[in-house]
Amino acid sequence: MATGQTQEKAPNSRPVSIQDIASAAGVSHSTVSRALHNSELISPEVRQRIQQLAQEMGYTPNAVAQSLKGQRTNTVGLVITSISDPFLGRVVRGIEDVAQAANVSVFLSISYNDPDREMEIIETFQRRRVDGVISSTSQIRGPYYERLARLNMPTVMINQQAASDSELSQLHSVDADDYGGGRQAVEHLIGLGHTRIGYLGVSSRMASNARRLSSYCDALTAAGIEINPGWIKAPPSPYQSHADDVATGQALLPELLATGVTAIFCYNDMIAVGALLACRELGVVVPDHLSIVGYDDVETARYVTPPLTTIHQPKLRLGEIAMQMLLDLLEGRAVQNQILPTELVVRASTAPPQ
Amino acid sequence: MATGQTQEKAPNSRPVSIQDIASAAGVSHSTVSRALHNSELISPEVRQRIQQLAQEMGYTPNAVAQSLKGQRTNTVGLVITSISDPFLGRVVRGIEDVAQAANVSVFLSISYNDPDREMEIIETFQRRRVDGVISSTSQIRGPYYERLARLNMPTVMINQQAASDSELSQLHSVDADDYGGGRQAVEHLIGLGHTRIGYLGVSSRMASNARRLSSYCDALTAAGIEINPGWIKAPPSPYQSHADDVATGQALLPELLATGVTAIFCYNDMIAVGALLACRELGVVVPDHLSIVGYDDVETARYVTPPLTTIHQPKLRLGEIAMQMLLDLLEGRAVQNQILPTELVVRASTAPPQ
DNA sequence: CAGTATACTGCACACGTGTGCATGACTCGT
DNA sequence: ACGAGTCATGCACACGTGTGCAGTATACTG
Repeated sequence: MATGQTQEKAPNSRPVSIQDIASAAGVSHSTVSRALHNSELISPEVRQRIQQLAQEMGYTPNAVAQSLKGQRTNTVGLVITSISDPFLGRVVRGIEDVAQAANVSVFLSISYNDPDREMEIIETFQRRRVDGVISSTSQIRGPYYERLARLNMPTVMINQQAASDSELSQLHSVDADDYGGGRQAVEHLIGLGHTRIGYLGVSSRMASNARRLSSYCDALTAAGIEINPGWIKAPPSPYQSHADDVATGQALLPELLATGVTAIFCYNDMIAVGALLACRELGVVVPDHLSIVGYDDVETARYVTPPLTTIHQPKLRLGEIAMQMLLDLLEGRAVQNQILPTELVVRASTAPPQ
Repeated sequence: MATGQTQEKAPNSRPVSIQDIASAAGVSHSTVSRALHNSELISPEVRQRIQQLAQEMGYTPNAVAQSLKGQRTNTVGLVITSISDPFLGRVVRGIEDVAQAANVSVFLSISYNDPDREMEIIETFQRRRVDGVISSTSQIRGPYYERLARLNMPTVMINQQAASDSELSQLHSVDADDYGGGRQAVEHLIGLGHTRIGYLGVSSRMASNARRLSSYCDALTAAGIEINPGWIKAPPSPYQSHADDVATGQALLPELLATGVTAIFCYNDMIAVGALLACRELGVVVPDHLSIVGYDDVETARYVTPPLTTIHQPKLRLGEIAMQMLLDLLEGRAVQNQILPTELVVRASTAPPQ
């Protein structure tokens, strides 16, 4: 029946090792190891003979054994809240690109914003002896920080601005400028002539929400507009994936609208999309009756009606820099925390008030 | 200055091993190993003493060494075309859920639909001695299959229907029913009264495109409608991420519309979104002037205007089953390829012809 | 020809963990 | 008190790779 298509290997045999090659070549495994690494210590003829033999026998080095021997595993752990979050998608891509180019493999784990799960994930990474960790979970705080620092693993956090609050030397961060982005958004609305501007936020991602909210307040104050607490919404909503954000935006829009605002600054694009859906149900025309500005510049923002004015975050770049920073740390190079500028993208969801 | 916050560890010391614990406890490392595994061979007192000591010293087992010793690494490799593809996002989540529950870690790699890159990725997985591979790339064919089979690694492919074409015993697959889904879509349009129905496809994902296209043809034929080759578009477009699909749909809609069709079945939701954008530019009202049905039931489908009628694929379930299938293979259990049913989701982008 | 430098290769250990087998101590029964 | 049996522990090897050091053979120098 099965006419031996791969006669070189028995079905359940273990993969060939350098010892196997050594036996076949009549040399010691040390010689094979050196030959495969092109060591000058081995004579050119032997070297080539062994390399060819290795190829013929279908040898692939065992990275597990190499990791055990050496100090590095060339793996990093990546922990994110949700894989389907369009924001994180681009970030992960940037991380993966740089990692692949540097020959390091990435362990992916999803935390669903659950601290306990995060702890388990980190512990798993530690057991696997990853060289470093990149984290883009927003939920981690006090005790978690200590735990993370104790692990003695180089760690880079994305959009966390962690290291600035903490003296823990193992924690580094790369961020997009939440405060600056918030001001760009609100000042855009003010520039259009709006004076009654609402904020639609979340409480599940405290740090970044607080930064964007404070920029909102400062922008209003700078323009001489008094802050109305009723214009600010940030309810205790769940957050496991971005679909929850859409629901939040959709649910909260009516009461915010009832306060008489003519424009709304949303914590992110998904919340803005939820707000758009609510407007359609209520017959509120955007941007004629209400201006909406989002945050992140997710791809979906271009596809909704009307296309969303939003704050662009350099997502790909965030991921690339985070991974590069981690690589630098592994090489012992000094690194510096970075805050990347954001950019206002004006589309069709904002207009002067009527 | 730094008041020894973690006096247990010097900054660059290696993590504690069972040998360290053994020395501290005055026993051999074998005893420690057994004690930590709760072996009955070790007296209860010693067992507890060692476990407590391990805890105090901050011991975490070295999974690399365990992997080297044992036959399993408890890791799997996952290779996908694009991380930001909303379809794959849900799939990955299903995979990760099941993997986490089974204590296996997932290596993530992105291929960008590039065969060379796929080869490198697979080789890396092999070096890392992953227990198995899950692949959701559509581009792999002949030589790649052989390579994959030669690796002697259990492999599960998603939406590939690979194993049915091939006798390679290591390749298994789990799929959503492309043909059935296509018929659901087209029969829905026929049921609404459409007779001039176009197909907007892609050539970059040959296998699935072919299946959906053939179901389109069969559905028309079954309804007694003659197939017009001009109604079928599947240009050689690039595919690195779903943004390319949007561009494709947007670019192709005008010429398809010019053929006089009153309804269009799109290869996936992103192409449908592109078509919607083009309609908006042209002033074509959906669904009054034109009905559009997508495929996948991506979340964005709910957020566009009008919300998209589409074919729901059980994305999360696909991922879960794929991972479970792989776990079964690792346990030596027999597995069977699966084809999951799809579901028609009627929203607002389809209506009877005028 | 003797002595030394040079080129190449093997030995043995290390990395951290798991486990079959032998060893040692202790208990029990007669 | 002595042999048999039980219980707890250590020894030694294995997994696959990398590397310092020693050893051997050859070439070269005077």
